[in-house]
Amino acid sequence: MLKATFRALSDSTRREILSILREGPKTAGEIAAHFPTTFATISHHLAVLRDCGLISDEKQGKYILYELNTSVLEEIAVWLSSFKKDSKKDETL
Amino acid sequence: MLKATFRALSDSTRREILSILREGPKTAGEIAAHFPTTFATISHHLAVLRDCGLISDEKQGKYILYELNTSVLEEIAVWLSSFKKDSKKDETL
DNA sequence: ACATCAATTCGATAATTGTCTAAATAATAA
DNA sequence: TTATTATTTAGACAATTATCGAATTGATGT
Repeated sequence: MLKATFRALSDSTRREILSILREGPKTAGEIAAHFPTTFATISHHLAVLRDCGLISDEKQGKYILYELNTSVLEEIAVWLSSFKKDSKKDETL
Repeated sequence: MLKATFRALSDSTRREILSILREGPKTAGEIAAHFPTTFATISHHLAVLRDCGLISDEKQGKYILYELNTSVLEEIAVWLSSFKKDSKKDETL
Protein backbone atom coordinates (compact mmCIF):
# COMPACT_ATOMS: atom_id res chain seq x y z
CA MET A 1 0.00 0.00 0.00
CA LEU A 2 1.66 3.20 -1.19
CA LYS A 3 -0.25 5.31 1.29
CA ALA A 4 1.08 3.48 4.34
CA THR A 5 4.58 3.26 2.90
CA PHE A 6 4.88 6.95 2.13
CA ARG A 7 3.35 7.72 5.50
CA ALA A 8 5.93 5.52 7.19
CA LEU A 9 8.77 7.14 5.27
CA SER A 10 7.65 10.64 6.22
CA ASP A 11 9.11 10.24 9.70
CA SER A 12 12.83 10.90 10.02
CA THR A 13 13.26 8.47 12.91
CA ARG A 14 11.80 5.71 10.76
CA ARG A 15 13.99 6.63 7.80
CA GLU A 16 16.98 6.50 10.11
CA ILE A 17 15.93 3.08 11.36
CA LEU A 18 15.89 1.85 7.76
CA SER A 19 19.31 3.38 7.26
CA ILE A 20 20.65 1.57 10.30
CA LEU A 21 19.26 -1.71 9.02
CA ARG A 22 21.21 -1.38 5.77
CA GLU A 23 24.18 -2.76 7.72
CA GLY A 24 22.22 -5.89 8.51
CA PRO A 25 19.60 -7.22 10.94
CA LYS A 26 19.52 -5.72 14.41
CA THR A 27 17.52 -6.25 17.58
CA ALA A 28 14.95 -3.73 18.73
CA GLY A 29 17.26 -2.75 21.55
CA GLU A 30 20.22 -2.11 19.28
CA ILE A 31 18.02 0.04 17.11
CA ALA A 32 16.50 1.92 20.02
CA ALA A 33 19.98 2.68 21.40
CA HIS A 34 20.55 5.01 18.45
CA PHE A 35 17.77 7.36 19.50
CA PRO A 36 17.05 9.66 22.44
CA THR A 37 13.42 8.56 22.60
CA THR A 38 12.03 5.77 24.75
CA PHE A 39 11.96 2.10 23.80
CA ALA A 40 8.18 2.31 23.64
CA THR A 41 8.40 5.00 20.98
CA ILE A 42 10.90 3.03 18.89
CA SER A 43 8.77 -0.06 19.27
CA HIS A 44 5.88 1.89 17.83
CA HIS A 45 8.00 3.03 14.88
CA LEU A 46 9.13 -0.54 14.25
CA ALA A 47 5.50 -1.63 14.20
CA VAL A 48 4.69 1.05 11.63
CA LEU A 49 7.57 -0.07 9.44
CA ARG A 50 6.61 -3.71 9.81
CA ASP A 51 2.95 -3.04 9.04
CA CYS A 52 3.81 -1.65 5.63
CA GLY A 53 6.39 -4.34 4.92
CA LEU A 54 9.49 -2.15 5.01
CA ILE A 55 11.02 -4.42 7.63
CA SER A 56 10.41 -7.93 8.86
CA ASP A 57 10.91 -9.33 12.33
CA GLU A 58 12.08 -12.68 13.55
CA LYS A 59 12.08 -13.86 17.11
CA GLN A 60 15.43 -15.15 18.30
CA GLY A 61 14.98 -16.30 21.86
CA LYS A 62 14.88 -13.28 24.08
CA TYR A 63 15.42 -10.87 21.22
CA ILE A 64 13.54 -9.78 18.14
CA LEU A 65 15.66 -9.29 15.07
CA TYR A 66 14.53 -6.67 12.59
CA GLU A 67 15.61 -6.83 8.99
CA LEU A 68 15.28 -4.44 6.09
CA ASN A 69 12.96 -5.50 3.28
CA THR A 70 13.84 -3.64 0.11
CA SER A 71 11.00 -5.00 -2.02
CA VAL A 72 8.64 -2.33 -0.74
CA LEU A 73 11.19 0.33 -1.57
CA GLU A 74 11.27 -1.20 -5.03
CA GLU A 75 7.54 -0.56 -5.33
CA ILE A 76 8.16 3.08 -4.59
CA ALA A 77 10.86 3.15 -7.24
CA VAL A 78 8.43 1.67 -9.77
CA TRP A 79 5.86 4.30 -8.91
CA LEU A 80 8.46 7.03 -9.30
CA SER A 81 9.56 5.70 -12.67
CA SER A 82 6.09 6.36 -14.08
CA PHE A 83 6.92 10.06 -13.79
CA LYS A 84 10.01 9.88 -15.90
CA LYS A 85 9.83 12.13 -18.94
CA ASP A 86 9.14 9.49 -21.61
CA SER A 87 7.08 7.15 -19.43
CA LYS A 88 3.48 7.37 -20.61
CA LYS A 89 2.55 4.32 -18.57
CA ASP A 90 -0.82 4.07 -16.83
CA GLU A 91 -1.32 5.63 -13.47
CA THR A 92 -0.30 3.63 -10.44
CA LEU A 93 -1.91 5.38 -7.52
CA MET B 1 12.79 18.23 2.63
CA LEU B 2 12.17 14.49 2.52
CA LYS B 3 9.76 14.62 5.41
CA ALA B 4 7.36 17.01 3.73
CA THR B 5 7.66 15.27 0.39
CA PHE B 6 6.89 11.81 1.73
CA ARG B 7 4.09 13.28 3.78
CA ALA B 8 2.64 14.89 0.67
CA LEU B 9 2.91 11.66 -1.30
CA SER B 10 1.11 9.68 1.39
CA ASP B 11 -2.24 11.05 0.29
CA SER B 12 -3.87 9.29 -2.66
CA THR B 13 -5.65 12.42 -3.85
CA ARG B 14 -2.32 14.21 -4.05
CA ARG B 15 -0.68 11.32 -5.89
CA GLU B 16 -3.57 11.39 -8.34
CA ILE B 17 -3.11 15.12 -8.84
CA LEU B 18 0.53 14.48 -9.74
CA SER B 19 -0.59 11.76 -12.11
CA ILE B 20 -3.01 14.14 -13.82
CA LEU B 21 -0.27 16.72 -14.21
CA ARG B 22 1.91 14.26 -16.12
CA GLU B 23 -0.18 15.18 -19.18
CA GLY B 24 0.84 18.81 -18.81
CA PRO B 25 -0.07 21.94 -16.84
CA LYS B 26 -3.67 22.31 -15.72
CA THR B 27 -5.70 24.91 -13.87
CA ALA B 28 -6.85 24.34 -10.32
CA GLY B 29 -10.41 23.98 -11.62
CA GLU B 30 -9.48 21.35 -14.18
CA ILE B 31 -7.68 19.42 -11.48
CA ALA B 32 -10.51 19.77 -8.98
CA ALA B 33 -13.02 18.51 -11.55
CA HIS B 34 -11.43 15.06 -11.31
CA PHE B 35 -12.40 14.65 -7.68
CA PRO B 36 -15.60 14.38 -5.68
CA THR B 37 -14.30 16.67 -2.96
CA THR B 38 -14.75 20.41 -2.81
CA PHE B 39 -12.56 22.99 -4.55
CA ALA B 40 -11.38 24.14 -1.13
CA THR B 41 -10.07 20.68 -0.34
CA ILE B 42 -8.24 20.40 -3.66
CA SER B 43 -6.83 23.87 -3.14
CA HIS B 44 -5.45 22.67 0.17
CA HIS B 45 -3.88 19.63 -1.49
CA LEU B 46 -2.35 21.84 -4.19
CA ALA B 47 -0.84 24.03 -1.48
CA VAL B 48 0.70 20.99 0.20
CA LEU B 49 2.20 19.84 -3.10
CA ARG B 50 3.47 23.33 -3.87
CA ASP B 51 4.97 23.77 -0.41
CA CYS B 52 7.24 20.78 -0.90
CA GLY B 53 8.07 21.71 -4.48
CA LEU B 54 6.30 18.83 -6.20
CA ILE B 55 4.35 21.30 -8.33
CA SER B 56 4.71 24.93 -9.26
CA ASP B 57 1.99 27.45 -9.97
CA GLU B 58 1.78 30.31 -12.41
CA LYS B 59 -0.95 32.87 -12.57
CA GLN B 60 -2.50 33.22 -16.00
CA GLY B 61 -5.11 35.93 -15.76
CA LYS B 62 -8.15 34.50 -14.06
CA TYR B 63 -6.64 31.06 -13.73
CA ILE B 64 -3.77 29.48 -11.89
CA LEU B 65 -1.83 26.93 -13.85
CA TYR B 66 -0.25 24.10 -11.93
CA GLU B 67 2.66 22.21 -13.34
CA LEU B 68 4.47 19.06 -12.27
CA ASN B 69 8.01 19.50 -11.00
CA THR B 70 9.87 16.22 -11.27
CA SER B 71 13.09 17.38 -9.62
CA VAL B 72 11.69 16.67 -6.15
CA LEU B 73 10.70 13.18 -7.29
CA GLU B 74 14.28 12.81 -8.44
CA GLU B 75 15.43 13.53 -4.89
CA ILE B 76 13.26 10.68 -3.68
CA ALA B 77 14.77 8.42 -6.32
CA VAL B 78 18.25 9.36 -5.14
CA TRP B 79 17.30 8.57 -1.55
CA LEU B 80 15.88 5.22 -2.64
CA SER B 81 19.02 4.35 -4.58
CA SER B 82 21.04 4.42 -1.37
CA PHE B 83 19.15 1.28 -0.35
CA LYS B 84 20.14 -0.70 -3.42
CA LYS B 85 21.97 -3.92 -2.61
CA ASP B 86 25.49 -2.88 -3.56
CA SER B 87 25.16 0.74 -2.51
CA LYS B 88 26.67 0.92 0.97
CA LYS B 89 27.11 4.66 0.66
CA ASP B 90 25.09 7.37 -1.02
CA GLU B 91 26.13 7.16 -4.60
CA THR B 92 24.08 9.30 -6.94
CA LEU B 93 24.14 7.37 -10.16
C1' DA C 1 9.59 -20.11 42.18
C1' DC C 2 11.65 -15.69 41.62
C1' DA C 3 14.16 -12.05 39.51
C1' DT C 4 15.83 -9.98 35.39
C1' DC C 5 15.97 -8.56 30.74
C1' DA C 6 13.93 -7.51 25.97
C1' DA C 7 10.29 -5.80 23.88
C1' DT C 8 5.38 -4.71 23.34
C1' DT C 9 1.00 -2.82 24.67
C1' DC C 10 -2.03 0.32 27.22
C1' DG C 11 -3.87 4.85 28.38
C1' DA C 12 -3.30 9.57 28.02
C1' DT C 13 -2.11 13.95 25.77
C1' DA C 14 -0.76 17.47 22.48
C1' DA C 15 -0.06 18.28 17.64
C1' DT C 16 -1.22 17.51 12.92
C1' DT C 17 -4.29 16.41 9.17
C1' DG C 18 -8.27 16.03 5.68
C1' DT C 19 -12.46 17.68 5.04
C1' DC C 20 -16.30 20.76 5.10
C1' DT C 21 -18.96 25.40 4.75
C1' DA C 22 -18.60 30.10 4.40
C1' DA C 23 -16.12 34.23 3.58
C1' DA C 24 -12.49 36.63 1.06
C1' DT C 25 -9.49 37.82 -2.85
C1' DA C 26 -8.57 38.64 -7.63
C1' DA C 27 -9.53 38.93 -12.46
C1' DT C 28 -12.83 39.47 -16.13
C1' DA C 29 -17.47 40.76 -18.16
C1' DA C 30 -21.72 43.39 -18.47
C1' DT D 1 -20.10 50.14 -10.95
C1' DT D 2 -21.97 45.49 -10.21
C1' DA D 3 -21.92 40.69 -11.25
C1' DT D 4 -19.69 36.49 -12.27
C1' DT D 5 -15.98 33.27 -12.26
C1' DA D 6 -11.65 31.09 -10.34
C1' DT D 7 -9.31 30.16 -6.51
C1' DT D 8 -7.71 30.70 -1.87
C1' DT D 9 -8.24 31.46 3.07
C1' DA D 10 -10.56 31.21 7.56
C1' DG D 11 -12.76 28.62 11.11
C1' DA D 12 -14.30 24.35 12.80
C1' DC D 13 -14.60 19.39 13.33
C1' DA D 14 -13.36 14.43 13.72
C1' DA D 15 -9.63 11.29 12.91
C1' DT D 16 -4.88 10.15 13.17
C1' DT D 17 -0.30 10.43 15.07
C1' DA D 18 4.11 10.74 17.97
C1' DT D 19 5.34 10.60 22.30
C1' DC D 20 5.49 9.45 27.13
C1' DG D 21 5.19 6.61 31.64
C1' DA D 22 3.42 2.53 33.37
C1' DA D 23 1.83 -2.09 33.01
C1' DT D 24 2.42 -6.51 30.56
C1' DT D 25 4.19 -10.43 28.02
C1' DG D 26 7.73 -13.76 27.16
C1' DA D 27 12.25 -15.82 27.55
C1' DT D 28 16.35 -16.72 30.29
C1' DG D 29 19.07 -17.42 34.49
C1' DT D 30 19.60 -18.12 39.59
